[in-house]
Amino acid sequence: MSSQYTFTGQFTFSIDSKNRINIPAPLRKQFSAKDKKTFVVTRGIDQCAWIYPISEWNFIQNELKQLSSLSKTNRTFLRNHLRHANILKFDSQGRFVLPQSLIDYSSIKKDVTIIGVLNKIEIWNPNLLRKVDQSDEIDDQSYEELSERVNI
Amino acid sequence: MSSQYTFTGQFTFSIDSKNRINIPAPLRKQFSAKDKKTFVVTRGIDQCAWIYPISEWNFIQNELKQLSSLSKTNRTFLRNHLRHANILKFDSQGRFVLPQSLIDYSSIKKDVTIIGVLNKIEIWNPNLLRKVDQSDEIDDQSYEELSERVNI
DNA sequence: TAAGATAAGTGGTTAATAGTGGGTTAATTT
DNA sequence: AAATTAACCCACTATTAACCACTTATCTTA
Repeated sequence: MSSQYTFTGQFTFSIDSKNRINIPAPLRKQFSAKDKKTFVVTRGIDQCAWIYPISEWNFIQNELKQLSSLSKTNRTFLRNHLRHANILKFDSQGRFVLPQSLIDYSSIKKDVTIIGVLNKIEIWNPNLLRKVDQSDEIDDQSYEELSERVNI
Repeated sequence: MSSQYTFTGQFTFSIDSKNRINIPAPLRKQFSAKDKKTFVVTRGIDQCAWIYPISEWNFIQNELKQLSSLSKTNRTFLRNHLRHANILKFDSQGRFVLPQSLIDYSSIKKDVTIIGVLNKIEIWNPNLLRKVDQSDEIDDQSYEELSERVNI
């Protein structure tokens, strides 16, 4: 089963004095009725925050439920992936408060760059994103490998 | 059948002079009516305390019943997991008293970090959690193995 | 193309709730 | 019977979430 969400685009907004961030309208409008403005913010694998609509997150959770806590690797993995996940809603203005721990993790100051990446939304410090953008260039070899799996 | 509970998030609270700990509201609110504020606290496999809503615990007990006591490993495992289990309720403020034996086991002093891990809640000494966090990094090999079982 | 209307982004205030502390009474234990 | 523990109740404070308001941008229509 593949996701119903196809977030795309890039937006530069600001975080206010109460740590609120606005979800850009084009992204917000995609939220389905059943997800009721509910989503999960968590740590990205890179130094940013990830937002999943709740139905997307539920899919991920079901996968995680397969893992037994008797295995040490599983315990560590589950703990570290779940404890940074916050279930939130955006308010009537379309904003949400980004938890302090995630502000710290992604080094967010005043401006934030919000980008749509298919089934998730990423929140970045603009400077960091620029830096990663330059250092993480994809080499030709990797493009070759990708080409065998994705046809675009 | 998989669990109805999907605890997530991390909270730092304190234990008071009467050894009471508050269950964070976002987690507490998930407790279903039929579980009536009842849960089991027991030893975690790591150096922390685990909390299961009572219905969840009942499910685990059924799993444990599958294990034959003819095996020495099983006997030891069962003994150590069952004898430290306390059935408790939280009070009208949403708190419960953590048994002294578990306070000792998890080296809890004043502050506690409470984290949601799907079907259970973990209570940690913040310093210990930080230490475990650093030492229990998951190596690439383990990630590879996980990737074959979980698709996220 | 100009003007009005609608939506989007931002800021602040108020009211509700969550976390914490402590005291009183009931129950249990020794 | 005394002492310890557990259940229950009340209260204070700080944080959070709901609400209201304003400005800027975008879209629509004359």
